[in-house]
Amino acid sequence: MYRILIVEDDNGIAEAIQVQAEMWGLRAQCVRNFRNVMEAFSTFDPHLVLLDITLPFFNGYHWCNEIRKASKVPIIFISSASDNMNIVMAMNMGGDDFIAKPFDQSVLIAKIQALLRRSYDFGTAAPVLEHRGAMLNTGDNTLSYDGSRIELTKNEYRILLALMESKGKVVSREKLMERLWESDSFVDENTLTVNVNRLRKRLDATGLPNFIVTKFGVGYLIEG
Amino acid sequence: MYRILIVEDDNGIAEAIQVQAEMWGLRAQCVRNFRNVMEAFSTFDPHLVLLDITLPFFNGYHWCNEIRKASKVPIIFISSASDNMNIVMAMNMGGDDFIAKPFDQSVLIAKIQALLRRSYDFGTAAPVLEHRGAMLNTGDNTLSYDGSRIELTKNEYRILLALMESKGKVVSREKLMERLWESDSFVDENTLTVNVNRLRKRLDATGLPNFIVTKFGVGYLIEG
DNA sequence: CAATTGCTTAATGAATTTGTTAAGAATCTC
DNA sequence: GAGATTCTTAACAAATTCATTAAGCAATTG
Repeated sequence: MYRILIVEDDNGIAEAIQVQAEMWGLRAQCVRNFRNVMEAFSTFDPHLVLLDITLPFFNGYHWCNEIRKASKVPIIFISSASDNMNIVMAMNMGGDDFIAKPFDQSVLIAKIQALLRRSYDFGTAAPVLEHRGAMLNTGDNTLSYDGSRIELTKNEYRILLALMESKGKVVSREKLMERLWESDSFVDENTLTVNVNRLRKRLDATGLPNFIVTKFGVGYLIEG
Repeated sequence: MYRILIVEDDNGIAEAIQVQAEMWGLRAQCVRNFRNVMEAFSTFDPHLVLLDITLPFFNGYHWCNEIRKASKVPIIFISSASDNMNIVMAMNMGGDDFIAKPFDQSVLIAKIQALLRRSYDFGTAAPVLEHRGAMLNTGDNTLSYDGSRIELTKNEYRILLALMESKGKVVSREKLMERLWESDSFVDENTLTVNVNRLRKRLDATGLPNFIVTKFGVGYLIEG
């Protein structure tokens, strides 16, 4: 279930958005402490941020900057300061979209859905996912290496895809679980381990030993 | 160089966009044959499509559908039919954004750039913190120094990260404790000391003696 | 419906990391 | 400089985390 962080000081608007978002199956949380938005960001770890520009203490641009230092999470600006200059600025600072106030709820939801789809369903369209000469074919769930084609099962593929998309970065087991299984179905922690194990065996057999590195207590990693 | 396909029957607008896009280093092509947009799509193979809604023969929604059968390419609708219903429909059909006509060129470019960034600009390298030639890689929890890579355990990494984030400032033991352990679990004061000690040993072995300075009665510090 | 394939679970065991303890330095205070 | 406080170090014990294996379940296919 996607988590949306709402950074909006007008309580009425914020809560209206929250209610609407939850009706569409999204989890939404409103920021209360506008001195420290990053704290809420870190603990809630949202998939998308709705960001007002005019806020107490610091404006939305400031928080956009702060967020972008740590994350490339999708950001939609929501503001009544919707002249062209503000829109351009918002985009250039790393924002993904800009919705002018007042706005229609259904438009907001549609834009949220579109951006979530683009960011998570489609993923980022990597030209090729390659590592150590092995190419992951996103079309047919196969891995090409040394002239041969290795068939991957669905889970194997998804694990490998997740790791290769974040090459050089540790992916926590938690994140992998989230990505492989819908959060409503409770699958054993160990299931992931076994699946990783199977994938590793296949990689070993292919001539790619130690392709996936374990970071004890942190997650898995394909070294960049 | 990114390729932009412009599907817009008003020649004036289409060419204005084309000129502007090319000024920003994008390759742009305008569709001429509105009976068969998919042909232009296939041959040009764009990274992004600008799509008007009111077109001769078939409308933009139709072409959006056709494109989505084959591709996840980013699509921005551009239309004067910009009531809420049209926007919502455009998003729900797989569009990524909607720009109302008439629009400002700079806004259009900014939105194109934002969407291209979101769609293709991945692999933003994890931040690296540096001190004395030692690089702390936040992607994989390692420390690079003098050509070698040093593996850090979770706690070692977290302590070092906390100190390097506040380089030049003393970090109290209290703050470190807060950061390393959830406040509900009561761990001995000394546990932190031991962990710092372990980290120090690793730094010493790496050729980085006295990397972490003790401020007696205050905390620890990496000298700025 | 039998056979195959892939997925999940459970159980065991190994590896690694972490916390604890306790004795000894270093530093500060009076 | 004596005593109290704070930190360091080393060895040990415990807990966590992951790997491996085997067995049962579910879905698919011929």
